[in-house]
Amino acid sequence: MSRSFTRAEPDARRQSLIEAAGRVLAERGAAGASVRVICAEAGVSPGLLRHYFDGIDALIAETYAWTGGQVSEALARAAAEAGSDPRARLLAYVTASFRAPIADPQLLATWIAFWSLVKANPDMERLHGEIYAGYRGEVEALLAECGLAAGEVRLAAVGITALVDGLWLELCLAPATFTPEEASGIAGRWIGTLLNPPPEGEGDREAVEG
Amino acid sequence: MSRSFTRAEPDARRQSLIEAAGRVLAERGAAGASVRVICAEAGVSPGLLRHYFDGIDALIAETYAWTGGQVSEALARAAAEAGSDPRARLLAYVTASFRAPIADPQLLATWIAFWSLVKANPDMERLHGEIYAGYRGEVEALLAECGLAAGEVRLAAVGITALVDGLWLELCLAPATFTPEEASGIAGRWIGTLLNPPPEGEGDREAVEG
DNA sequence: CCTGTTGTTGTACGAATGTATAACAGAACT
DNA sequence: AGTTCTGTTATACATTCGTACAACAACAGG
Repeated sequence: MSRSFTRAEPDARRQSLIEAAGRVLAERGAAGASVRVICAEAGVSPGLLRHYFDGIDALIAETYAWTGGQVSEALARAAAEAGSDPRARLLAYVTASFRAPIADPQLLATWIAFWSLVKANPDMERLHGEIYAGYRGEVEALLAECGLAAGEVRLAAVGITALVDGLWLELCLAPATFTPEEASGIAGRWIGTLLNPPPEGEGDREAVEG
Repeated sequence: MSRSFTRAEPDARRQSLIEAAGRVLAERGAAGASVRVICAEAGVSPGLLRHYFDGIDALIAETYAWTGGQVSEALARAAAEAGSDPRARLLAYVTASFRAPIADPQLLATWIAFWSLVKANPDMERLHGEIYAGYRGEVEALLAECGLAAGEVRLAAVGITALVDGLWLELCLAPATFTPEEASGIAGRWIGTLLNPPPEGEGDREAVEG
């Protein structure tokens, strides 16, 4: 039993544990993310987890925050690379969800693991609210750049994030159902609809209220 | 320790275990759905589970099938009650997801628990594919009734199910974000868009292909 | 009433879980 | 070189997990 080891910079060790937790969640889901497995993935003894975190729940929560930040950065980067045209920026931001690294069955597995803990852990619930509010707020800002009337921005952002979430979900769960290009086309059409004035007093108005 | 008990009809006992599993999944999530908890919920000894099922995984899978059937029936009922107008039937089918008993945080919790097992269990993966294909097939049939061109039915159904899924997800996770009526309005507008001929060669065409 | 079948129970077992803790080893400082 | 601090390891503990199994009790048929 060799008890040799190398000491690491505290922040680096913390981060390596977070990223190890992310890999384990992606590959084995929430059920397989135990203290021992995560620490083995990080190449570290099980006891060390409690030295850096209050417990495994706290580590999972920090992993959620970190993963959410990674996703947020990737989307923001896509919008930034799209140039200055507001509509192109919005479309780039949205369709980035249908390409790597966002459209990834392992990322969905990780996300599902987070969702499954939201109800059980108040910290996770608060975190989830923050992450999602940030995501929707970004879409609202892009919609405002496109010149959408202020009164319509909120609901339009709700509609866009919902459609993108649904497409992303299906794209990860059953990739054979449709292609990322088809998803982008659908999202583009939806955005085009929302940026035009909504129909008023038309024949299908009553259906909307049913 | 009274060892008295009452013997039940085999099918009824099976069903009571399935429904107990459903309640436990809804209230405690996947992590809390253990053999002992489920059997206690069913008012039965832990050993009985293996008498009716190959193991807890098999019970969870059957619970998935049963819950999926319940949802499917509720949606079909909503469409049937909407009368004979094709568009009204489609809207009723879709907006039923935003009202009880579909829009229910506990149902989402159950569904998340199923999702979290899809990757781990091949039976669950197959089951999930079947359930979801049935759901989308229903939307395709309703779209065809509305007179949508056959070549556009598939993608339109993808878009509708994705938007509904996303709205349903947010409605369950964070009910304060928007109301069921707003969700119905968004879905109605999206359906109105999809039932009209798609834009061709417009200014925003290039964005769809980005 | 008695007897066979089997649905049902209670308990036991090995494995895995999260956490606690004493002993050890690496690094920095003198 | 010696000393101190603490990051790190290895192990132990109580609990919970899914499952296995022998004993029991309810019901049916004689």
